[in-house]
Amino acid sequence: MTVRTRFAPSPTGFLHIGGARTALFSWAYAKRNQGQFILRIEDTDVERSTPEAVQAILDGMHWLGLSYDEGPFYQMQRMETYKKVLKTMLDAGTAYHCYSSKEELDTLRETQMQQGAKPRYDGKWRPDSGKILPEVPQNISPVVRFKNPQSGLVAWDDLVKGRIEIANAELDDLIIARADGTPTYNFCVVVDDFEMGITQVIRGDDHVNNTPRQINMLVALGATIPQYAHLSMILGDDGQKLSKRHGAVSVMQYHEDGYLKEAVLNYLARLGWSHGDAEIFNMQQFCEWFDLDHITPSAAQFNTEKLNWLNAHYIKEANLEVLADDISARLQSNGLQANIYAGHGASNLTAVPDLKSVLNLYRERANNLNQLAKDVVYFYARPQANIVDIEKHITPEVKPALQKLSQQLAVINWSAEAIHHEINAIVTEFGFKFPKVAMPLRVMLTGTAQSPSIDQVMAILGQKETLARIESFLS
RNA sequence: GUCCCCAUCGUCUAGAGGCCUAGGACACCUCCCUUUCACGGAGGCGACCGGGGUUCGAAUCCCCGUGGGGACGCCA
Repeated sequence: MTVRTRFAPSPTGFLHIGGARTALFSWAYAKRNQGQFILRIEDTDVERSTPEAVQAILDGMHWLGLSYDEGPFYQMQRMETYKKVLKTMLDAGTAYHCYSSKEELDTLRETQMQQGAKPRYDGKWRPDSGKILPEVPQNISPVVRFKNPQSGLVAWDDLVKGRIEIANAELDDLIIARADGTPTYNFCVVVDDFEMGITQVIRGDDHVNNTPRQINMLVALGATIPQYAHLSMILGDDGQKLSKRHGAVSVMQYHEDGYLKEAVLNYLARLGWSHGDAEIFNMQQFCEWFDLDHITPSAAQFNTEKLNWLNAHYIKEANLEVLADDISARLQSNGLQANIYAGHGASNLTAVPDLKSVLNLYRERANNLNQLAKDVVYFYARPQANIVDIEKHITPEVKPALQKLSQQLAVINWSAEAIHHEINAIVTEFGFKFPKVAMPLRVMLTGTAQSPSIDQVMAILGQKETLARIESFLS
């Protein structure tokens, strides 16, 4: 049987890190088994579902490259199907109408809670054989409830948590269609997973408690039961639960915050899953390795430091062309693009080194794309305002050496080696240590005291621009 | 409250009864490299929640505690 997995988010917000991992695992499992991955939007909660959220989810998946083979299917567009199944169940007696009002149910729940009991439906309208039902009230549209078995055990072998058993006595008759006729979550999931031929349901473990109900319904429909894999949750960096008001952010936020998707993907893959000692691997490798046997059943805490480490790795590995495009976009959206060309007064546009070679030099030290973009801006524009401790570096003592160096640099063949040689000559001549000359150069040329090797910086900056920048400080 | 789930370094994890003196990675510390900051390299610190069993032998299996989490909606 071909493997068919699905990701079924409800469009009530963006795609957060937990959802992204669930999607990633479902996707990888399908890929690993040459199966299909299906995207299904669970939008039956009309109140909270929004088209913006749908788009946000689609955007997130697109950024991460989690492509689906079928879908997106929208549950709101499948009403006819649900109604049909609903009618079948009503006719078969596996579902029934319930006229209890919300208020009635609320008080019932309250009383039960107070008595320390598990809140549950009391079965008032459940049509058991030999039971006389209350008279049907007028002007009340009923909800539909599933007639859950009252005895026995529901059990399944969870692919990550192992065998789970729950007594039917713990379950009550859940509402599968609202008073207005729209079906509810647990029912739609069952119908869809069945009709879409889902073979493995990979989802968050907040659904463990829904599983026995869903299995019962599947059984009532004569469906084959899929396998279930319940993933534990992802905790925030501080070990706290992620929620809207605490730490939960869109995966797209990681893009904005300067992370490469490769880093996010690799990080997420290792969060709750492992393959021996493997830490760094691409998605192709992941899809070959991925299995459900090596998923941790316990919750995992998000660790930004490790994400940063992976990000640094992938920035170094990135295709230069792609990296340059990304950085360009960041500069543009931050209004920094202009700075590159504004440059220093003496700059000449055609002499400006191309972004790729600058990035190639600077990316070695970066673990974040936004930071890298900033470094690049400094390199090109060298904003005077940001130069720190200028007097500390360009002391009266070194100034003559710098002047002499400037003259020498003007007449050499421009290369990192030649520049390095020239600096060494000056250093020796004046009896300085290398940093004594290198540091002021660094500050003059890049505006900061931290930069790649100064000779390499000069080499790509170009002779003309280098000399111009030095001159502007010495005159 | 009831039911369900979980428990190895600070964090992510390896671990399927002897391969464990518990391995790797991030972080941290030290040293090396060095032209600053990084990168890189070499070391170091650091964990089986507690108690009972089972067994010749338990991180691993069982039970009981403890701690954490989840679920109990006409939300998904």
